[in-house]
Amino acid sequence: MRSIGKRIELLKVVAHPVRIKILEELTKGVKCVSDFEEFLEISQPNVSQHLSLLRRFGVIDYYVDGRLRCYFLKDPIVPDIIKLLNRDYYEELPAPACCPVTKKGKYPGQKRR
Amino acid sequence: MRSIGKRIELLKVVAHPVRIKILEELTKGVKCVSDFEEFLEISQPNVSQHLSLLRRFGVIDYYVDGRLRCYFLKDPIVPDIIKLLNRDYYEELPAPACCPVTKKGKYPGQKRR
DNA sequence: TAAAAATATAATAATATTTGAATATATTGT
DNA sequence: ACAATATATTCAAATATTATTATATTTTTA
Repeated sequence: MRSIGKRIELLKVVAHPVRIKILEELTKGVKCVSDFEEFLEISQPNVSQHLSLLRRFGVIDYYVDGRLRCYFLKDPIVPDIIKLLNRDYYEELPAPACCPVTKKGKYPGQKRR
Repeated sequence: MRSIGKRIELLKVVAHPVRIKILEELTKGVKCVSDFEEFLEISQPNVSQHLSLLRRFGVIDYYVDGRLRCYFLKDPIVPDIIKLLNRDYYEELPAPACCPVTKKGKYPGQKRR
């Protein structure tokens, strides 16, 4: 069971536009590096770097097939993060329950200008 | 409705140990800056900096009570992110379904050494 | 066995994030 | 009006992240 610190690190590693695209693609199935090169519009070394970062954090793993590397998802939190990212939220959170809530002050005072 | 880019930015802003602590605290109720100072072990200006970053991204907001600022959660994705972070995962994802899945290669080959 | 293909690694440069220190602002109480 | 309190802002230094370029490694194929 991962520490809270590790979980936050993981979240940070995942929170990058290219890496999210990679992971979304991997939720659909196995992909090799050149598959990614096609639809991400970045250089091959950059793809490799993102993949290797994700691997270093245990997010993904791969099988070797000749000169190909077939990457796949490993960390079970990933599909949940992706679902969360695609969920739509229409309303702000409701204002907190009223009056002296903080230790020193009372809520609500004036709305910030 | 937020673009996917904005959602990822949001995730990145949230993925920081101090800011997660702030947000976890705010899920329990309204807090003012000096409340945070007590249990985060960082300087007052640094608390303010994190709060102001979170505010800039619309994650939190505040009411003014005299010289206090009573902060509260605003973005509805936050409680879901926190739940996700605290969820326990015991198993790795199952290996993907077998054989020719990538465009060019076959999966699985040899497991990486 | 040499060339080509697929991918990785290393070094660097550009940029962004984080913190700390000093200072500023606003509000209350005297 | 002045001092004290609560908080914010600004600037700079330290550090981390990202992308680019060049090069290396591994495997297959000719």
